[in-house]
Amino acid sequence: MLGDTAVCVHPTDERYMHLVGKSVKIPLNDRIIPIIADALLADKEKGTGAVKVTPAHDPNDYACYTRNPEIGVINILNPDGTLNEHGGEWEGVDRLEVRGKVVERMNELGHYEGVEDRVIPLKHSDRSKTPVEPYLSDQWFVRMGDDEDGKPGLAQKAVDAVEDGRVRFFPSRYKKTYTDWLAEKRDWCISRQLWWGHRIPVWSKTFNNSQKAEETVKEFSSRWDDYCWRISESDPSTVLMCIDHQDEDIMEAVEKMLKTEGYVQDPDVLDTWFSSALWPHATLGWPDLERNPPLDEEELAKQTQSLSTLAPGPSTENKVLPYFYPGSVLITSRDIITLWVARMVLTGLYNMDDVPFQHVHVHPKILDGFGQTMSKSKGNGVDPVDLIEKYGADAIRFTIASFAGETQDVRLPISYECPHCGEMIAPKQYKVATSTLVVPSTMKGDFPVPQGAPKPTLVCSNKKCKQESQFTTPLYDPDEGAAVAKMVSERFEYGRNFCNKFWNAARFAMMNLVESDNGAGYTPDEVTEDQLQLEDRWILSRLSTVASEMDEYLGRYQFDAATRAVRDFTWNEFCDWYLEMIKPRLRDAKSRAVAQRVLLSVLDSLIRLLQPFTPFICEELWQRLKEIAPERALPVSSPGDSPGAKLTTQSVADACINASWPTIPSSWQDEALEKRFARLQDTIVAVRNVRAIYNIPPGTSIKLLMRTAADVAGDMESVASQFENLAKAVLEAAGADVERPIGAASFSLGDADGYIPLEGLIDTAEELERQKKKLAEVEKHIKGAESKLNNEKFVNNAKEEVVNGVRETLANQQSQRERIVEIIRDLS
RNA sequence: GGUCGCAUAGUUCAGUUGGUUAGAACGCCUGUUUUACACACAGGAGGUCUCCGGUUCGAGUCCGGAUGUGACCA
Repeated sequence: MLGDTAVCVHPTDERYMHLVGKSVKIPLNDRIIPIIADALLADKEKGTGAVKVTPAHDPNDYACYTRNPEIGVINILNPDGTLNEHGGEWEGVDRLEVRGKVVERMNELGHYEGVEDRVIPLKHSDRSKTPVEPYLSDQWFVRMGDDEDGKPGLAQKAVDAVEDGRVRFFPSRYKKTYTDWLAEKRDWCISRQLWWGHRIPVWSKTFNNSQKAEETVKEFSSRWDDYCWRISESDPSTVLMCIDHQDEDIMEAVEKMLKTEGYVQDPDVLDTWFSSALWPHATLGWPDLERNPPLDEEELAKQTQSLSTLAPGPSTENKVLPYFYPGSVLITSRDIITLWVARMVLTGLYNMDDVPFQHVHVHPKILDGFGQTMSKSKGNGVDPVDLIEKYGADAIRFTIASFAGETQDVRLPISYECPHCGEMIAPKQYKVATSTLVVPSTMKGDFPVPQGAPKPTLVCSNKKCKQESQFTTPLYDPDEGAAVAKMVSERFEYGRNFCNKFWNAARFAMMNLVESDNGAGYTPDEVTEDQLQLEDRWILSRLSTVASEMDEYLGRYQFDAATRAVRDFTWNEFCDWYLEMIKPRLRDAKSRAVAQRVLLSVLDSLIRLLQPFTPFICEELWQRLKEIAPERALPVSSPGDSPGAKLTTQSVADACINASWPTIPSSWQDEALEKRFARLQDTIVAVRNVRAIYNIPPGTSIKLLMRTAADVAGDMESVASQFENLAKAVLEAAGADVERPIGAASFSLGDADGYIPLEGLIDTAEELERQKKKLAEVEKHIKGAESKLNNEKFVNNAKEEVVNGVRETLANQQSQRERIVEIIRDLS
């Protein structure tokens, strides 16, 4: 009320329209203020419909003042929250106290009608939790708008850099966040009233009159023409001076001079984002363009190797800056696209006349299991060090990379780990006062903890344990020496299991690369096409496909897809099929050498592909393999060098981290071969399925007959040993005229039928049931395909290849149906 | 209030320009100490893709709306 400068009503409010233009008196200090009409501020429905206007201490009222500048502004607060001279008798008293006093005084004066409770949005300081008092103050701004002559200003230039593709966002939708915000071109307030930060390099002195100030500017501008001297816009008798010099001695001398002349440095520091915006070039020595950035001796020695092209040692030119600026990619979180990314671009354009980076990759944010941002104050975060101890650094990195897709956020449900038995205890949300915390679901005790009372504990839910422990929470520090339940997330088992799998696969490979009872150690030699077995050609085809997929995904920053591709290949193809299939060859002296060479070649590529995600394991394996095979058969880097050879002998880098990224020839990809291989896999799975259904012990060998066309039969026969190896089934016969034996289990694939004689073991009723189920499935699909093909519109409108695809499927399904029907007839 | 997301199996997530039977991991069920790996292997169950409407021969996918949920900005 003490700072009010008007009373505002709605311009269409009939109750008050006649009062607009008149004045009222503030009873507290007898100040006269006008009654004004403002449609944006006043709301006829709320309260009396008339609202007091306090421009200095309310953003909405300030906006009203800018529309009605004649009402003026009165700032009634001191920086410490007490009232200033406009507070009258309450000058120097804290605002909180004055609020009560004002009500009392109004009552005394007979103007008190009552107090009404009302919920209002009130911002609080994040640090002190005190309500924020809006307050008018002088601040430093950087102008974002265009120049007066219409040339693009800082904001527009930064928008242009993204619009014309000099800077690209991944995922691209974040471009909008950036350009929308910059397009507002709001001036950037860069001053902060804090202790920590770059101090604003502006000095000032207030003279007795403006003439003296002007003379000073003239005189000093010619004497110190490196620096910027100005008359303050808000006070014509104040001189401002901006100091900046990269030479510390000169800086010191200038500061000394300023102090003797009576100049004072601005007490504010720069906005943290202003300082951060300098990062891409300031870290590379800017603004010193004469010398490379300072490095300590040891560091310099290391750097000179990789930076040898940059003329190490003393130089008269900063060569590091042009070498590293602009950078290639900035990886960041979406909540600082405006604060940091935009500021880096516009600052880089201003200082360096170039963008700071070409790509901006915005990664998802990790939320807890309840969908909340992880934060210390909620107590729902995980400590990476705890995770690394529990799961391993590579496992964490691999798992995190597998989260990093194009979505906005990912959930990471956390649990508490009982320090006594390792049991995982689920969390729950828990309300304390106004905040929601995360605590163990089995928490014993309550918050807040009364003085001297025991701290709440986690009670282990494992019936064999039931012990109590303290837990990580923002509400108390654990007692010294107390058992503390760590917060972990079982989702990291994904990465841990994979790392373990990969490690064991490599271990298996190494066991078979050295001399052992199984045969000789690794010998490097080239591998030619005709030495390759079906499984070799298959794994090399798959490797080539996966490597090219990885290139594509990494180029788009789709780390989740990249980890999935390499994991699936490693686990489901390399381990589950390839390693199993070559085991017999590794035991056979005649075929061992070639199998070793192909195996190591694939493993070598795999280690390189996995290096970005599991660097520690990869380096360890690399070093061990280098002992076994410093030279090895690897994909021919430039075809034509060694015609006929698929793999040639090459030496490898000292360390995995220095090894080149694998380039697998795309000509290795063989779709037809992969299809043939898939049929073999399907057959083996079908045989295993029969074994599982009839509970045939793993040691028992079974017979297999395949009825199929001659070419497929030939394929089957050529890999007959693998049926034995992978399904313990002996291929008795394969061909078009194979008959289904009596008392056999059957399975039907797209273009082949399999029969497994199980005399005595077979349960006819159960087998019939199984076949009928399968028939129903096939018929469902046939029906679907038929209804499509009977639909004229589909046949006429759909792409030809789609229609043909459906026809092909239908034909396959129909022939499969026939065969199942046959089997059912035999069984019945 | 404005803008940008998300909603698919019990859970956490894939699903590229609309087009064969919607996939994975974990969990669950059955079996296996098979000499790399039980943090494993083999097999299996589990989804009317949040709801309503539209476009289309055809929608998890495109459009509109609703509901829930998240972020940024005001």
